[in-house]
Amino acid sequence: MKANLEDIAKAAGVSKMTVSRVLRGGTGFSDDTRDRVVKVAERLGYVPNKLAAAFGSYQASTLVGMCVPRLTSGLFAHVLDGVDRALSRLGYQLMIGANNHSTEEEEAWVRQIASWRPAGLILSGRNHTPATVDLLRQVAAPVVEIWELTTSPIDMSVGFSHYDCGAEMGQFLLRRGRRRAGYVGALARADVMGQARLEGFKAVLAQAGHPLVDQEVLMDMPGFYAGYYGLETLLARGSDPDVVYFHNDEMAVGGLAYAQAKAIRVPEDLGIAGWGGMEAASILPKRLTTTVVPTTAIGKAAAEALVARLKGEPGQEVTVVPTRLVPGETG
Amino acid sequence: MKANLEDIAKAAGVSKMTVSRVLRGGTGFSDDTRDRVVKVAERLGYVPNKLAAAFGSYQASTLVGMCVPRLTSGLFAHVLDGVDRALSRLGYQLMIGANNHSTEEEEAWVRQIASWRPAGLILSGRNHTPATVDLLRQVAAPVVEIWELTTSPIDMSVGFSHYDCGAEMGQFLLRRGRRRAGYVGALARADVMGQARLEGFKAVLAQAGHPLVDQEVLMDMPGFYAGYYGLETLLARGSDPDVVYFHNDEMAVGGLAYAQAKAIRVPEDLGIAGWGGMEAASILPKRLTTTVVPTTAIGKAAAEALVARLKGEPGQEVTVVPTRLVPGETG
DNA sequence: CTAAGCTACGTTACCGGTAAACCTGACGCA
DNA sequence: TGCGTCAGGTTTACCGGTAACGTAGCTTAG
Repeated sequence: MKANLEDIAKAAGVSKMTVSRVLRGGTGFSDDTRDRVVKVAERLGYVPNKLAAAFGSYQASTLVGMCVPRLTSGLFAHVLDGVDRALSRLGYQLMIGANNHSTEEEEAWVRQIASWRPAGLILSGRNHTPATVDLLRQVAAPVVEIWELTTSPIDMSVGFSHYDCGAEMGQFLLRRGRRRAGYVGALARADVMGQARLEGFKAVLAQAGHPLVDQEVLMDMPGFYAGYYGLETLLARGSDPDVVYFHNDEMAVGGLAYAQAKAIRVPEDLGIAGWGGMEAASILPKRLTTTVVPTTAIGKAAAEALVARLKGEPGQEVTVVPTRLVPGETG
Repeated sequence: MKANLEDIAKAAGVSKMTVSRVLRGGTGFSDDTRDRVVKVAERLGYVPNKLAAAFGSYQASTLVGMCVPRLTSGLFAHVLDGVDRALSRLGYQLMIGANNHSTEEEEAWVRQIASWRPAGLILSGRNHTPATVDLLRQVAAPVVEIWELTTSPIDMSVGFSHYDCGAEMGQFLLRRGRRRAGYVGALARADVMGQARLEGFKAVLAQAGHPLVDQEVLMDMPGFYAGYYGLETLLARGSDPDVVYFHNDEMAVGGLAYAQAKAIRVPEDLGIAGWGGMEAASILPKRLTTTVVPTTAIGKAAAEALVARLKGEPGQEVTVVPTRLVPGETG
């Protein structure tokens, strides 16, 4: 890089500090000086050095870190997009990472990102290792926990209740006359949030006197094939469900494919419900019964809460974003 | 942050420089000294300051910037994932951005990222504004252009030829006996690469004496609905194609849905071909005829080319990753 | 026996910003 | 006339690392 503040200062006949103030849009200089400085900066092709700025003064960092479970998740891609749009518009940069649903990997990521002294952090989920919490305290930057709602966040939280999602779907399926519900999930050990949906679902069913008849949780990625084979396994056991709630839409679509392959009529013989609102599910001939999650809105809200805090405004501690149960034609 | 190198140095009874050398795994200290320093660093909960390191010495940056067209693209999510896995394993951090298929937005992003003095950059596509190229020269960091192959990259390139993808699909459809091919695309102005596929497709058809009978390019996002309505528009014009090549899989699936709605038999009455290898297309009853792009491999190759260059190894200038035409049952 | 070389450090000088304190002349005002 | 105030600056002192170079003490080749 050729030019720095010093070079501009010399060429404009002022001090480095004045250049700094002008370029950051501060006060304490005449219009004449500003014009001169700006012109020289442009002429020299000045590229600011955020490294130096952030290093010299911790207030000056515009770096935000965000960690998601998987970068290939369609849902989180939209959250990421919401965050990125909001942040880049406000002049912040986004450093990302993936934790593969592991709090240990999250800790490793936080350790890395902490060494960049970020202005703020966005984490997915509310489960963290003690060491992570400790690191976050040391970083002393605003933290937003997204996706799963916490009533007692480390700092701030934006999300919804997975338990309520499951409960709401349970109520809906009961209203539609379903009495023998089953569940097919995946990756139970790692994905705490899917577990929470199952809990809510089960609780409502039990309370209504029609408890879950069977569940199949595969130790596998929650995708199309897990849904396909999960439903196959469930039905093979003879528990004879009249509706199956899936971990997510991708698995539900896999279940639908299995039903079609075996000439099981949906929704007459078997109801199928998913979760998440996968875009691609729109390609199905029948609209999937599911819960739509406002992914982009979550990202936007998280970014805005973070920036509000950075600007010294109080900032919402807990933001609840509403999910929406979409009835569809499969449930 | 409480502890810095100085604190560790004092507590261990050595100089700051020795601590720096120990923690970076260098040489020039005894085993005894190393053990003492490492122990003290751990006890004090030392968190390194990459900001200071990168600022003090430009060789020390482990920051890589990556710009994709859209963060919500399933294909690029996998590229991103491939890059992130490869980089984080090697101790690098990833800063991301989206350019919305606009070279101007890309320029704005490069300008932002340049101020962080990144160790390397990954850009999508080979079209850049002159100012972008200028900035890249100033940053003087390795640059990898991915996705669309360039024979004359700014620095390095990893990708495949969109023109060849289109040409290969053209040849395939001709072999299957198609003689009246149409094309449905979207966002022609912004998406140069889709355009390249169309060119390759057209060239092969024309050469075989069965030129493209009609094309419909919507000024819209290339998604399910664009495919649906695009095919409707095309067919309404009466050009009577026996196969339609779509901009990508999502649009092809939309086209399939239209065909199904209008009781057009696929592939008997009309062939349908897509591009990109969308995961979700696996939920279709018939496998889509398409070209699968090795997204994760592209990301991995790009990251590895970058790191090789950073380590002083020569690094592949141009890496061609092979795409794979998947016949399917719709073409 | 001595010069050269090696090991294991220590010293110094930056990198390019920003905060905070300080300066200075012009002006208003009692 | 003297003093406070304000605009419009300048000066100084860091931030926490790393590169380059210096050096004491020991080893070893010639």
